[in-house]
Amino acid sequence: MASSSTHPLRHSVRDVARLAGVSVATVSNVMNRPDVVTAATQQRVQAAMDQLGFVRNRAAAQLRGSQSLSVGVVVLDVGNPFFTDVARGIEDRVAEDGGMVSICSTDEIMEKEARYLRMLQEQGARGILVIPAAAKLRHLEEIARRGTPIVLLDRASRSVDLCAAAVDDVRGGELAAAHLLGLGHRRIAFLNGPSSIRQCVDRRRGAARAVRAAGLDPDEVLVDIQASSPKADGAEPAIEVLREWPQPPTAIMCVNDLLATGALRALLRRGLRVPADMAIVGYDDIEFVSLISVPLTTVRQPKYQLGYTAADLLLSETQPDHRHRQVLLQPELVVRASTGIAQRRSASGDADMAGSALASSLDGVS
Amino acid sequence: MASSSTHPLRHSVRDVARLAGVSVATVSNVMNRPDVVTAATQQRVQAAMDQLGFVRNRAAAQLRGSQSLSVGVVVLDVGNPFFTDVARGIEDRVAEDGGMVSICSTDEIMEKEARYLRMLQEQGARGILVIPAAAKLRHLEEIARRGTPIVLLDRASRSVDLCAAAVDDVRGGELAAAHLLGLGHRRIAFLNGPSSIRQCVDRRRGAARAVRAAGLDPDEVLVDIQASSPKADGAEPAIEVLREWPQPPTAIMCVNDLLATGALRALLRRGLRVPADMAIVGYDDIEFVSLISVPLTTVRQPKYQLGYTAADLLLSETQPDHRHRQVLLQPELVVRASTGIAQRRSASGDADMAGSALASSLDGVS
DNA sequence: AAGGAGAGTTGATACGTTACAATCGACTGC
DNA sequence: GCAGTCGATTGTAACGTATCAACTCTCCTT
Repeated sequence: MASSSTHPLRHSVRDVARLAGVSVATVSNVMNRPDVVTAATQQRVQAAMDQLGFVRNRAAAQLRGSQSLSVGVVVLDVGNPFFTDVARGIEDRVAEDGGMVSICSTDEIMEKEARYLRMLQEQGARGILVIPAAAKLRHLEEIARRGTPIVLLDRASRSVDLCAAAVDDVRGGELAAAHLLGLGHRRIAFLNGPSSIRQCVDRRRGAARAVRAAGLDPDEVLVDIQASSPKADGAEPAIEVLREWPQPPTAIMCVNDLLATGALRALLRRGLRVPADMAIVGYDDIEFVSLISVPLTTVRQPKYQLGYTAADLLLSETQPDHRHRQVLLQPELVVRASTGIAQRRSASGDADMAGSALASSLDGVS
Repeated sequence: MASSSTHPLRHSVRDVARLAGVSVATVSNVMNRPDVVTAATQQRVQAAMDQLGFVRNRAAAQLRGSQSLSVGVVVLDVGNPFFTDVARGIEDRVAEDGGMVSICSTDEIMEKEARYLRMLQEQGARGILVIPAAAKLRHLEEIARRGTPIVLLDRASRSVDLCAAAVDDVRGGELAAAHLLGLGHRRIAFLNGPSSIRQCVDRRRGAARAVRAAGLDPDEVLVDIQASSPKADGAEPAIEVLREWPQPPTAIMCVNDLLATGALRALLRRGLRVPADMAIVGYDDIEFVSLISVPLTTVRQPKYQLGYTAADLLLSETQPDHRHRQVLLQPELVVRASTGIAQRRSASGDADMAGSALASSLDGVS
């Protein structure tokens, strides 16, 4: 009675039709257009399905013309907590439309990206959400032209005609810097990562913008220091460098939370108080920064919402009147202990005091 | 020239065949059995494919009998860092076989689980890795019988004939407790979560086993305290309870790291020193516990390996001589500052001193 | 009472691919 | 030179479903 050979116990619509005493067309109608079928036949067919344990073959359905259920998500690494939250947002939106999500970690390897993109196309995916590994986006446009909608994740682009959803990193940098400026800081170290990463560049740019908005000169207020790695221990050497400065900063703005954590540890180890001697701002609001000894002020990204919005854009691609859109989501400043409560400092007064505290403590350690 | 109506610019093997001047069978052979095709024709066909931008239709291929590319992963919540690492292990193993992973978060809602399981079956998934939401596993066995292999994740079960990969939580609890016992602790609080969760029960059981192995009585050494929630702030009330005890513990063993973090904070806030006055052991080794003020001793689970192994089991299901296996992976103790270095304590000497330190500090706070 | 409308149902076809059996040459061994 | 062999290629029949035009009834209209 079973039809397929690969799945020994799997029945087809034909089996159901025979058992219910109807045609296969009616069985199909029960599944796809129940409104045209009498309630009575509907029940009869449903009963037959249940009795046989019928599961419909999506491959066949899809071949005949309907859409696939799945949406591809091509990212750097699902293991990364940032993408994880984004992925969850995507999944929830896609589930609303009865779909599911295929996860693809590229590890920033072009061949893996290419391989996954191809598989998703072959599979007839409903669409692909992608954080591109490279700057080039031509191949993505090509894929979209070929019928598989593409939405850029966390990467807006004016040069490309695709939908995109991203978080405004310039704005995030601006928020963080404005906060520090508001607290009176006039000399701020910017602990940055590799300038090949867009986020690093944008956040730095935002900080400069905030400084200018305060009527100050970025070149005087912001001093750049480079992390040796984007992880926590990448901050250590950078902090060490501070001692060489004649006019040390009173605050450190870090391009991500891990670096901020490392900076915090490095400072505490040198006997400095945070935020009294040095304020710290992070970026990302990863879960635990509220739990560490000095809870971190940081910039929170609407990660879940980013995913949800991106998926929403993707699912709207099918609509006939669709026009590509680029959505920019806004980050949010989360103030915690590492920057202390607002207090005015004169540009050269308290700030210098804090500076000398650093200098002496660094001397003491070395 | 294009054949499909859904994808306007999509060509079929027929188009490729025509352009290359061969039959469709040859085109198919080039893709699936290149060894039977001349190098010359192979090139010609490949050129035609490239020129047309041909992408093969997996739905059709699958319908004709071949396997789907994707493996389903049905878990509680992809957002959870534990699953995230597991997922990555799965993805890597599946990718080795040229597949990809479909992610499904059930949020422990039975209907969502059922819906996803059905979709995966319909889609003809290569198999499903699942952390079951409920105790009942009959429906999973049924699915496996119907031809979609199932592997239980982080949940062994003797009553069910399925493959399974899990981490030995009993052993993990034993490791942690044995470590504390080895340091001389003779009164250990076990900060537990809801007993409806298998992990909580198993870890507690492992602790008891370690105590017995040391020739002691679990009822005297272990004292159970219940967290009000499985998150960090769930520890606070539990710590508060300690003050009421005539004979306070010298160590706290927590069922997960978040609770341990909360416990640490609660203790520090009361002026206690960790580990001098009270040792703490966590469980999970989530990323940041090495970064907090007192780095946490904890039990690390081989998460990635769990995923990798489970996927490996799944992919081996297809082999004709397959027999279901239940793999139990071993956790690992990671010793950090929160338990200090080994030091002998007499059962009633130093331990009591630590105990009284707690008692007085608790008096001072309240 | 004849005709028509409309609601349910159905037979047949196409979707794109695969793999089997069949075909076609060319070449080997005798 | 001929039967036999082997390698390369091809025609074709599925796979399970969705859709459309066609068909059958029933019931209403005139």
